[in-house]
Amino acid sequence: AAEGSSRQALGREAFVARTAQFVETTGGEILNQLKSIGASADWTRTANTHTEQMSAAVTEAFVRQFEDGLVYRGHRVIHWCPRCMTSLSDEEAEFNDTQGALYHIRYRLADDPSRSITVATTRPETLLGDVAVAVNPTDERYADLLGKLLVLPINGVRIQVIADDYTDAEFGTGAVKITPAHDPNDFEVGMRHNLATPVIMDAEARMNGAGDAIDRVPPELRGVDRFEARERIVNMLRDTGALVKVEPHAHAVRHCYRCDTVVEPRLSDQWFVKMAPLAKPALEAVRTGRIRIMPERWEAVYINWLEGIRDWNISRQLWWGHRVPVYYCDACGAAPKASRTTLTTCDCGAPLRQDEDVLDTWFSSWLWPISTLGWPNESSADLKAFYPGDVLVTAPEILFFWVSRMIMSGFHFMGDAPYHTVYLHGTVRDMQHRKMSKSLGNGIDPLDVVKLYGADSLRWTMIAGMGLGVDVLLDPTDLEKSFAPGRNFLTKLWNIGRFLLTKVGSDPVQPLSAIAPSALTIADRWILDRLDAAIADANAALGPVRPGASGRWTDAERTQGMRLDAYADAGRRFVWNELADWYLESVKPRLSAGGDDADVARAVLVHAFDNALRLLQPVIPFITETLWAKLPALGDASHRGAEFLCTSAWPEARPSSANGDAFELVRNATLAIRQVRNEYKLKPGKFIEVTLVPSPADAAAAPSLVETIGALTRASVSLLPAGDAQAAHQVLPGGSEIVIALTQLRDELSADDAAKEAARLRAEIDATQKILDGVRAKLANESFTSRAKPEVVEGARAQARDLAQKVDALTRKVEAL
RNA sequence: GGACGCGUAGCUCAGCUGGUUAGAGCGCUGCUUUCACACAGCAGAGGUCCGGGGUUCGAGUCCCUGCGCGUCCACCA
Repeated sequence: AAEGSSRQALGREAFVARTAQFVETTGGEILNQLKSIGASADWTRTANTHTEQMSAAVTEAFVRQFEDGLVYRGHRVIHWCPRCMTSLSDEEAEFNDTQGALYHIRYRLADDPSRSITVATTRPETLLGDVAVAVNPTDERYADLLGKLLVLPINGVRIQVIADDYTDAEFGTGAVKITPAHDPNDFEVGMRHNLATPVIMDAEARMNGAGDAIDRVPPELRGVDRFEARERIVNMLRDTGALVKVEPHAHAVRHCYRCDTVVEPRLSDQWFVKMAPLAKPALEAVRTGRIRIMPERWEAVYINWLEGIRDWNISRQLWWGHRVPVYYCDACGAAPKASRTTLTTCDCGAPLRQDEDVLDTWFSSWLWPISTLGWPNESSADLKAFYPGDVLVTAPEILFFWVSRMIMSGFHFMGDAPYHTVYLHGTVRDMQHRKMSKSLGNGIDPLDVVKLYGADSLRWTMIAGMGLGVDVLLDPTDLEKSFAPGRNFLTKLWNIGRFLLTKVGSDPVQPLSAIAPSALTIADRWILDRLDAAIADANAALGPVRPGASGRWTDAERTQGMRLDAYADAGRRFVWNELADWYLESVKPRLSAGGDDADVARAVLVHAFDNALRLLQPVIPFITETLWAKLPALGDASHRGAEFLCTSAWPEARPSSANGDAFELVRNATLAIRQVRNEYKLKPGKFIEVTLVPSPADAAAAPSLVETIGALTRASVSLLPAGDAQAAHQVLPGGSEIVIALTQLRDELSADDAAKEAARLRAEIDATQKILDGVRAKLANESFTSRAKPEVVEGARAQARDLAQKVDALTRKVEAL
């Protein structure tokens, strides 16, 4: 249309050629986008449904089902788009809630104009095609009118009053006008009562009778568009007094999913697929766990749809698509023939004519999992190797169009499901939760994002923000807001890499396995523990990848995993909050000191970073691969085990984890000292003396940790067995205490500040005491101590101890002030 | 009309089978350009977990109900 042309102007052949050209160009763009964002596929195996091989598969499927009686020709009322000039399947005709009107129209009796029946309709223009008025058989109001003739207003056609269960006595007037050619339900009623099917609209939905029915359309209305006709007919009814009333009426109206035109029900001949036999195994597959759909709630939607499934209209009055492989002989009237090869001549010698229609695009798509692997050639090596596949990742809106039909075709043609998991992801929307679209101008071109923030930032933002079945909200007017956090994380990762490069360089580093466990410090053991935890968290988030040996998901398994957000978060937490914030900072003095311990630290550092890169590679393949390549010191060749990070092994937790819990003392002490420094507004450069009073539990580890604590806090940390009343006092979660002589802090404080500080501390004591009272009350409750899990009770006890110590310490501190 | 989902910090969201003082990112406040990183670091502020009932020793988490959003399905003309 943009080129000032149309398919009719081009003609069938030229139109198909022009469309093929468009597909080629657009398809290439999509492939480029996918490659730009790092989609990792075998690009030598791209496929499209219009290649010869794929087309042969489509024809084969059609012919086979035609021969089995699953594909049949049906004469009925289908959804018709008057703009696209084609029929639509049920799924392609989408409901939109529309504010319309219910028109009450009086039809008078032919033999007694004083009597009448009033019908209610939302589409008064169709009355020209009415053949009956139906009432409910039990409706006594109309009992004496059954069989009588009514006169249609406007065209004066005589129609009968019939009884049919379809009519609901409660709705409207209890009398329904029956227009078999223009309403699917009326068509059913018409069939039951053997009624005529006059067609009063043409393919473009203009008032026009087909054949004899032309007489039903008054000359002044012929060729008038349906909506214009509605208005004019309503006026005519009003003028003649036939219009009883008009009331507002909200109802759902079907619209064409391509162009949003109001769908016109149309009587025509179409090809259908009988769905009930196909639906059966597809239903069983989900019910028995052969296939799981995630999020789980979509399983109910899927089952509901399949249980009520209706036959699939697969013919389209379009040109672009696979042509229906059916041939007709106009001469001898032989039955239509479906054929795998092009037929030209009938047995009777006359030329054969191929069906003009093409197949629904989904009729080729539903074969995708098998046709791309060589079906119908069942000895195809690809089919044997790759069918069935594992996971289908797609959007929920094509669950019916595509997903369920692929499952049906998989069972029908291959005897098995095409995949064991259907993952339905969220949709990218703008901040007003609107879908991104060209017409709204609220879209984001992924290539723009790649240019500004990098492909990994885009991937990170999508994956880390992708809760199971949750939409991702992005702001098209503020890319920074959406993509900076991802970009910042990547920068962080990059800078860790730079740090390693300066501290490790290209020197060979021993693999962790070569380090004696006894040489590992508490910090080393801690970060290795955290790494194990991150790997475990990531594995748990991703969940079981395949069903167990039975090939079916258990009820427990089918809801587990596929939490990409939790997986990404596990990686981010480890890299940023554990590796960078704590381990890396604590290890700096050791690296500068050199010697054997520096080698140990390097080995641990390299091991942790290497595993972090492996863990995150699927999310951010570009930066992780680059860092891996730049850091040859990430273990020796045998340690790496692969040429590329993307082909290296998924990280595994170490068989025996050493306990690094003691490192918590470093973290807690550091946090406490920093808090004091901030509280007393010490200059960052100011060096202070700190005393650590370790609890019995921390006593053993404390001597080896004071140096690290000092380095992290610009303090000289010494150990003391007892507290000092004249000090800023902090109680750590493990029971150890931090003491800092007030003489170091006082000169920064005015008397006024001290008073304020004391008041603040009193408030903190009160708050802490309140919590403590609550915990104590809980512990005093026998129902709690006897019924709650032991670890919960133990946790509460520990909490009470910590809180009590904290209150004590705070009290001493405030007294000192 | 039927079914389902959501409503947690200013914003976007995590919170598994009910159990420590409810978390993250962004934003906000204060301090800091310390030799990986200011796309950063450190310390903070900020929440009646939509309202109302109920179950329980204990509820953001379970049940009922109201309100507000959203999705899917549907032949009431």
